[in-house]
Amino acid sequence: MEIAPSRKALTHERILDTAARAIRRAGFQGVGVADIMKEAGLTHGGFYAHFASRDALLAEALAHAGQQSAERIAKGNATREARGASPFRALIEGYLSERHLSGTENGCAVAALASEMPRQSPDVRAAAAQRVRSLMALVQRSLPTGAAPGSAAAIASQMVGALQLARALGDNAEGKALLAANRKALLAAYDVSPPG
Amino acid sequence: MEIAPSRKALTHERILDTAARAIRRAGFQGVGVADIMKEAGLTHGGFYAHFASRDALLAEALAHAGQQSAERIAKGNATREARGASPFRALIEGYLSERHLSGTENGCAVAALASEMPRQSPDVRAAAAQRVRSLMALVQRSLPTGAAPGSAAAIASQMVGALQLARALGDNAEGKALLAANRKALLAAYDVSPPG
DNA sequence: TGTACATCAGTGAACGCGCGTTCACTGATGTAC
DNA sequence: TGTACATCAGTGAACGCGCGTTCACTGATGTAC
Repeated sequence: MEIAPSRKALTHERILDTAARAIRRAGFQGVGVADIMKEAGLTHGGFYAHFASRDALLAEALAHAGQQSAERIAKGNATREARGASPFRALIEGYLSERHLSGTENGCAVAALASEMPRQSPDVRAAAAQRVRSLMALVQRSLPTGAAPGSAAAIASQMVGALQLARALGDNAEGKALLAANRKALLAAYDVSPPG
Repeated sequence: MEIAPSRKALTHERILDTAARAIRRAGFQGVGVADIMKEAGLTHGGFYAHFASRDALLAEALAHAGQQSAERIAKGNATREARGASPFRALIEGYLSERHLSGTENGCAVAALASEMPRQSPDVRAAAAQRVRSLMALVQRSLPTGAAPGSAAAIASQMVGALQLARALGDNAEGKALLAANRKALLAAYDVSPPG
């Protein structure tokens, strides 16, 4: 019931922040305990005072990455909506932006990690499923009430797939063209507002 | 210019076949040289008589996986088209089938590996970009002539994303429902044939 | 306020293990005459 | 057809390295009186 977070809690948060970025940058299998601790300014020995295992860190870090990303998305949407974009257009233009294409480390955890998710431990898989549900809920909230059921699932799938295929093609004209094609198709199919 | 493949060429093919399945099952980072060789019935020492490095194997195996998968898709499509489905419906019903959901090891290499692709060596990345282009071309061929430019990119993105999100949710009712929602949305938006 | 002690966060060396890669060797296959 | 030799595919031990995890310790912080 303490108000001020303890020194340990602050360190814990710092490790999580670091790990949440690292898993998106390097993948679940690409991050090591020692790497994370070093990047957080610590030595690796102290790790097990904070987490039961590497797997426990991955699960917590994935949830943390989802929060970081959701905050960013909300902030970007607010800006675009203030400029007159519909909630759906704001979401699509932010998610399928060139900034998101090149900003894997700070972007959507699902897009950064989707194909690795089924291969993780049960704890991490559970956190991953939550991330997917949370993304679909985010999409659902941007749709007009009365949208066809299942639309959010279809739209979320396309958003994630688009970002991944674009990144696989590369952060170049080819990848950007694929993103643009997806923006266009999604807005034509689901948006109600006039182009901003 | 020999007609019959040499003993070495046969072994090479067997290693590739094994590796092409292993990378889809376990991911690029999840397969080791020794694992692959053992699964192919060999000892690990002989590996470097066949491949310059682990990375060289990954690149070749990815291309190989694409071929395996393309053959499967073509076969499935032929069956469904013989039953009266349009080329597009045949593609969607095969790709977004429950069989594909649970058959990662023999399925589309892009869906199995997309989020790991940007983190690979240049050789593997080049092979990955080819796989993405090849998938988009496959979709393009299933569309009626005169489809909007960019449709194939948007559809391929949704197909890949749908399979990945469904797998992240799990091979259960939730994952299957997500697949079904995507089938429905794609067929409603792009298919011209009556429901089979 | 000051001293003595307990608690606690973080350090750094060490562990066992599995990895990618190398290499001397073996035994089978193919070639020359 | 048979023998002698060269070639070649695959074997298995060994290497250096980095990983996840453990643990005895240190130095700072907090508490008791």
